[in-house]
This record gives sequence, structure tokens and C-alpha cells, in this order.
Amino acid sequence: MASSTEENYLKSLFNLANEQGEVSISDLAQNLHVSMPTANSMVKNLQKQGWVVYEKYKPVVLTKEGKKAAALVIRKHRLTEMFLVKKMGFGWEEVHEVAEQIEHIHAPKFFERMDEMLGFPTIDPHGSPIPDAQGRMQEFSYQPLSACKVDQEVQLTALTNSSTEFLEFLNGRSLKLGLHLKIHSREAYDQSMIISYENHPSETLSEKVCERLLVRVI
Amino acid sequence: MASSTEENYLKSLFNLANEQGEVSISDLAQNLHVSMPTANSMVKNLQKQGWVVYEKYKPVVLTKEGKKAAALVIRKHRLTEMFLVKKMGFGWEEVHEVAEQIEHIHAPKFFERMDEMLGFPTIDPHGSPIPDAQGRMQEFSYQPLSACKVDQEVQLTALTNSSTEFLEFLNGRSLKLGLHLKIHSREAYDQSMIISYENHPSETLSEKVCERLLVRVI
DNA sequence: TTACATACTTAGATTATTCTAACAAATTTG
DNA sequence: CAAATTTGTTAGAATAATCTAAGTATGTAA
Repeated sequence: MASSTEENYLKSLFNLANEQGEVSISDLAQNLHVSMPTANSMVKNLQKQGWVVYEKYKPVVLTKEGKKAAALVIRKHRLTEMFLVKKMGFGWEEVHEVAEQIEHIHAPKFFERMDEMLGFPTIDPHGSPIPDAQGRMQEFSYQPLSACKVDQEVQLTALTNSSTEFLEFLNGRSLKLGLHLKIHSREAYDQSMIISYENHPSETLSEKVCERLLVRVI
Repeated sequence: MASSTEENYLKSLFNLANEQGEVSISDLAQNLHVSMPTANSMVKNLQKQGWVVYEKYKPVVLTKEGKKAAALVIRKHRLTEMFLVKKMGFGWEEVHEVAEQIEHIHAPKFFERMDEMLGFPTIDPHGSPIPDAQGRMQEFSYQPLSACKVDQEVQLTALTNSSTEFLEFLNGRSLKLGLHLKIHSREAYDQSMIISYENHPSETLSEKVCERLLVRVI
């Protein structure tokens, strides 16, 4: 069974591979805030346990078992986030730190009960998919708001970043998942966009923000 | 801030002191399933941090700060047990292992919300008191069933042991907290007792069991 | 294609938590 | 009280996870 530390490495490898394709030792080290030698030796350890394949100076690749183990940790994290929001009254900006800890609890029934109580959710409070109990994660094909055209109407469905700061920024503008957004214009100079939704007739969003908002065209 | 390991030592010291008065290194080692040298060196470490006072060959004594820290861990443990039983449908025999893990989570709001959702409970599912947010734990004066007299009527209010095996034994006889028990007789030879309650007109309980059932005379 | 920068590895050390072996103090018992 | 037993300590080592320093491989760029 993976230690909490090993689970964190597996999770990072899984997420980085999804975001970027190949994962280098330095990507991994940066992502986990550890030094490269630390990441290097942990990768060797993960390889001994059959969770990754690794050759010197090559990218780190998760094995099938490694992917499943990682997905099951991510499942626990996202179920926990959903539970905290839906059943315990947390805001979506408050759940990450707690879930980072609870994801390492070894108690199948605890997470099964969360799952049941939540009605077997498929996405977490930030729109990210929750892997199933077999570690299978469905792919959604959302596009960033930044890739949309002026005059399109879209629905906000997920985020690529769930940092507290970003979520508080969104809270400040009452931006929530499910909202219908209308794109009014895009500034050619800095790629900022002016959109409207609900009681907000005109909000300007920077490119940085638009890249982090994932939408589905209606 | 105490590590999970340190928290476990504090908790053991607190519980052992309540049960037995003085706590020796070997008591502590036995309780935590570690060797005496391990307990010895951890006690020195706890002393350096101001949680215990210790002199060679003398009993280990928690300081005021140590007691508070321990009580707050126990608070997290017992709130969690109550939450699992009352809000997540766990049986009282299933909660200990999960709570042993969750008690080490650092997330004040998580436990505050549990407390609120439970209506600020003062006892856990096994009748043990839940320390308050300042680490104060009220003392109840229950007596073991084994100390009661024949023909007395008592109410089952707590347990001195919450092992899965004992709880399953109680489940098998529908023994729950709050039940009114009538004591019919005591066998002089082995101190076993015959009692009745609810739909159970006659149950024989061994001395071992009677010592673990805490009751209040009605 | 040599040279530089970046990425990676190795070596060696540190901290937390644990162990066993060996010895010492304290307590119990004949 | 002396011997035996129990309890506790010290010393030394192991493992997991981390670091810094120093050297090596890879890839880019002049």
C-alpha cells in the first residue's frame, strides 16, 4: 500500500501527464515542491513497486497499476471536496487543503458512504471529473473561454485551476459553475474579454482568467 | 504543532493517566505497541516540547499544555465517531479505526462543522465524554455494572472498552446505550450476572462484560 | 562542433521514528 | 538482605523522506 508521500507523487504524475503529456523529473519536483534528487529517488522507489517505468534521463511514465492507484487517490480527493461543499456547508474555495489531507485516509466505507450520500456524483465542486471506484476517469471536452468567439453563448462548466485566490476572485464576481455567459467583445491588445451573465451586464476578464474558465458552447 | 505520532503519544498518556493514575514508560510502550526504548526517546522529545515532565525511572506526567493538546486530539476523535454514526450511518463498532486516522487532520473548520451538525454533543457513541474546544473534559461518575446489587435497576450509559469485538458482542444481544437494565441475580462463583431489558427477559453476562458496562442507578 | 546552459544523477548528510542488544536501576521475593 | 525479576536506559543501526554539493548527460546555440 502506498504511503501518503507516495500517493502524492502518483497524483502529481497523473495530473501532470494529463496536462502536459510527458513528465520530467524536474516537472515532478517543481509540482511537489521538493528538490530534483528527492524526486529522482522517489521515482526509483515507485518503479520498484511497479507504479512507474523510468529510465535515466527519460520522462517518467505511470504503469497501468500506477494510473489506477493515482486515480483512486484523486477519487478520494474529489469525493471529499464534494462532500465538504454539499453536505458540510464549505465554500468551493475552502475545500482543497482539507481534501489534501483526507485523500490519504484508508477507509473504503468512509468514501463509499460519501459517494452514496452525494448520489454518486461524476464531477467535483470545480467541475473536475471524479474517477469511478475502478479508477476510470471520463474525459470531458471543454474549451477555455479564451478560445471562444465574440457573440457566442456558453455555459461555465469547469475550471483548470482551483487555487483559493482564483476561486475568491470568481466569488467576488458571483461566477459559478452552470452559469450562462455571453461574450460581448475581446480586446485585441491583451486578449481580455467582456462578458455578461445573470445580474452582471458587463464584466471584463483578463486573458489569464479566461484561460482558466472551461465552457461548453450552448 | 504535534506530528501524528506525537499526537498518539499524548493521547495514550492522557487516557492511561485517567485510567490508572501514574503512567510508566512500559505502560506507554505497551499501549502504543512500540518498544520501551522507542517510548523512552519519544518521551524525551515530548519533554523538550513542553508537553510532559519526565525524570529517569519516574512516571511520565503530562503538563497543562500536554493535557490540552491531548484532549483536543481526543475531541477530534470522538466528534468524528459521533459524526460517522449519526450522519454517515456507521455502526458504533466500525468507527474507531476511521477516527484514529481522521483525528490527525488539521482543519479546525472541519471539526467545528461536525460539532454544529451534531448539535454540540457531549458524549461519543460509546458514552465517552467529548472534550470542549478548550480541551476541558467533564467527569461523569458512572459505576460498572459489576459493582451493582441484585434487584437494582440501572441505565446503561457508557463503556470502558470500545473494541470491535466487544461492540459486536453487545450488538449480538441488542445492548445499546440508554437501555434500562434490571439485575436479577449474581453468581457467587464467577460473578456473572443475569439481567433483563427490553425484549430480553434473561441474559447472562460474564464478569468481564459487566466490568465494561458503565451504568447509572435509576 | 565546440561550448554553454539546463536537466539529471550520485554521494553524503539530516531528521523522525522505529528497532535489537546489552547493560543498569528498581522492585519483588525467598 | 541477597538473588531474581522487572523495568528502564544507552548505544548503535535501519528506513523513509528530505536536503546540499558536486559531477555528468543532454540539448541548444554560436
